Amino acid sequence: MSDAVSSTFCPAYRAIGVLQEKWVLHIVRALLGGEKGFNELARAVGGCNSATLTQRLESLEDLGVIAKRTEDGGGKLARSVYSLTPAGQELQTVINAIDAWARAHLGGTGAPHSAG
Amino acid sequence: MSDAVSSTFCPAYRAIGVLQEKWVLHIVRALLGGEKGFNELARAVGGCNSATLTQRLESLEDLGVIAKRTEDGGGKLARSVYSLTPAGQELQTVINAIDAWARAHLGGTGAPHSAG
DNA sequence: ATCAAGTGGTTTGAAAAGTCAAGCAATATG
DNA sequence: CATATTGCTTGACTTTTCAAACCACTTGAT
Repeated sequence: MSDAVSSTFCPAYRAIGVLQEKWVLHIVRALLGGEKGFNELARAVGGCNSATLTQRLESLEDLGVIAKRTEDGGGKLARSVYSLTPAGQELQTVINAIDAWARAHLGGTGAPHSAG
Repeated sequence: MSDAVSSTFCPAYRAIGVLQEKWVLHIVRALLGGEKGFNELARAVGGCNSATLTQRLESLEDLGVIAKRTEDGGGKLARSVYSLTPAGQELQTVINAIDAWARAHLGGTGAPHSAG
C-alpha cells in the first residue's frame, strides 16, 4: 500500500486540513454573525493581522466557503464585504459542536484546569 | 470594553484556539478509531513528524483530551499507548460535523475517490 | 488646505511554529 | 554484529505568522 491510511482521500481529512489553518474557524465564526468589512472582521476575529487575514480570506473564497462583494456605496467608498456562502453557513454545525464541547469541557470560568 | 472582543473569555473561542493547532484534529480523529502507540498513531495521522506529534500529544494530555498509558507488556517492550479521555471522545461530535460538512461540500472536489 | 480618523489592503524584517533527517536506548530476529 | 521495531529527543532548516509602517482614498472638523 502506498498510503498508510486511505483517510488521505477522505473528505473529512481534507476538511480538517482546511479548518485547522490558523484563524479559519475564528473567521467563519465571526462571519456567522453576519457579513462584515475587512477591518470590521479583523476586529471581530480579534488578534489576526491584516496580512494573514487577507491570505485566509483568499483561501476561503477560493474554497467556496466565503464570498467577497464590493459594495459601491453609490460612488462613495468602495467597501469590501465578506460573507458566508451557503457552504460556509453550513459550517455552523461544526461551530455549534465545538461550542457545545467547549462549554462542557473547557468551562466558562476563568480557571482552565478543572477536571472536577 | 478594553478588549476588542469579549469572545476571548468565551469557551468556544478557546476551544477553537486548541483545535486549530496543526494536527490536533487529525490526532483526535485517529484516536477515535481506538488507542494507538506512538509510531502507530504517527502513521494513522499521516504526515506528522515525531517532534510535532510529541508536542501535540503533551498539549492534548495537559488539556485532558487524551491519556497516555505505558503498557508494560509483561517484561517486553514498554509501549506507550495514547487514548482519548471521555472529554476527548466527545470531540466525536465535532469530527462528525466536520465529516458531514466535508461530504456535502468537499466530497466531489478534487479527489475522484469517495468511500462513502 | 490641514488635521484627525476610518476604509481596504500591501510590504517588510523578525520571531514563532512546524518539518526533516538523524540519533539514542531497548528488545527481538537472524 | 546487522537489521528492524518501539518511543522519543535533538539540531538544522523551512514555512507561517506577526507587528508595524505605509499607500490610496473618503469623511468630518477647522
